[in-house]
Amino acid sequence: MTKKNEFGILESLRQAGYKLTPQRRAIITELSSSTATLTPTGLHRRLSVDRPDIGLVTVYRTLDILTELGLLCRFNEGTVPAYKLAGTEHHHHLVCRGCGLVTDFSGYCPHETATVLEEETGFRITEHRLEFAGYCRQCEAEK
Amino acid sequence: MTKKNEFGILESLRQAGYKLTPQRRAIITELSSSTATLTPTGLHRRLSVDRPDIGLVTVYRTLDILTELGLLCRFNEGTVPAYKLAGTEHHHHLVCRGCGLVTDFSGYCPHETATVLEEETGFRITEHRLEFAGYCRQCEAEK
DNA sequence: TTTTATGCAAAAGATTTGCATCACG
DNA sequence: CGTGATGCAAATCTTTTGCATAAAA
Repeated sequence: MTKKNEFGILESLRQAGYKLTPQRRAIITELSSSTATLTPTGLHRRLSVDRPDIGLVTVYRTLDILTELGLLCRFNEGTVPAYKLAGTEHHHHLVCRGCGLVTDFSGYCPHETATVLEEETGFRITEHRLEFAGYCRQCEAEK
Repeated sequence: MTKKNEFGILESLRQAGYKLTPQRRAIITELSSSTATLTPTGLHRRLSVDRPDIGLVTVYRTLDILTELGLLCRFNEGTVPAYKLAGTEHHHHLVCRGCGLVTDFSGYCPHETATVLEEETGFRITEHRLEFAGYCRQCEAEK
């Protein structure tokens, strides 16, 4: 579960030619401080506590940039997108239906299954997603 | 790849106490005639060709009911939901990034992985999703 | 100084809700 | 007939866009 930290993200942004504005720094800091996924609106709400000057539009734009650069991983929370910092290695997710906590794990890749399916279906498979969901220890205890 | 047909769906609806209105019949027929997923708006657009009298609201409400009854499988198409008739057995999906075709497949369930993860993480795992995506034979040829 | 980023306001979509009317069973 | 279903219009939300201003580098 290797993960680029806050500074790595800022560095990547800068290297890609984007300016390091205070807004972007704040957004990245907020993303870094959360293990769960954040929706654009939710992230903006959090930021607004300390930085009521940051516009929702800027949040959207920054999330787009970070995703485009592969620094964020995008999930779906119902009909709304939710993001978290992307790990640097290929991995899958274990999501808690209670608190939204997302735990990464590596290995257990269904490569063989992909190969079999390619033969059976004629598809060329370019991506896979293996996701588990349930309740984390804490949420399970609180039920 | 067992799938409830149009009549099975109507029967389930009726048994659940819902009325079989012409609108609902039309919506179900349309869903039955598509192998790819359909968004609410897209489905409504299609219906409108022959049945311009069916309101978008009714489409939304019917999709909600069918999903609630487990008769539809809901996917995300970007930020918008997309539906297709649900098969009756547990299965996974192979999605074409070109045309949206969704092919079901059974087997290859990652049960062992789930068990291992439960031990490693303390989660109680209640769901899993294994999804492959790529390009179907036809889309691959057309590129 | 130059170019990019920001915030606001407005636009564009998608989805939901209130309500009067309609029609399945 | 009576209750649930429909369609319309309006309300909500989320996301995008145009544009004048601000501020990184």
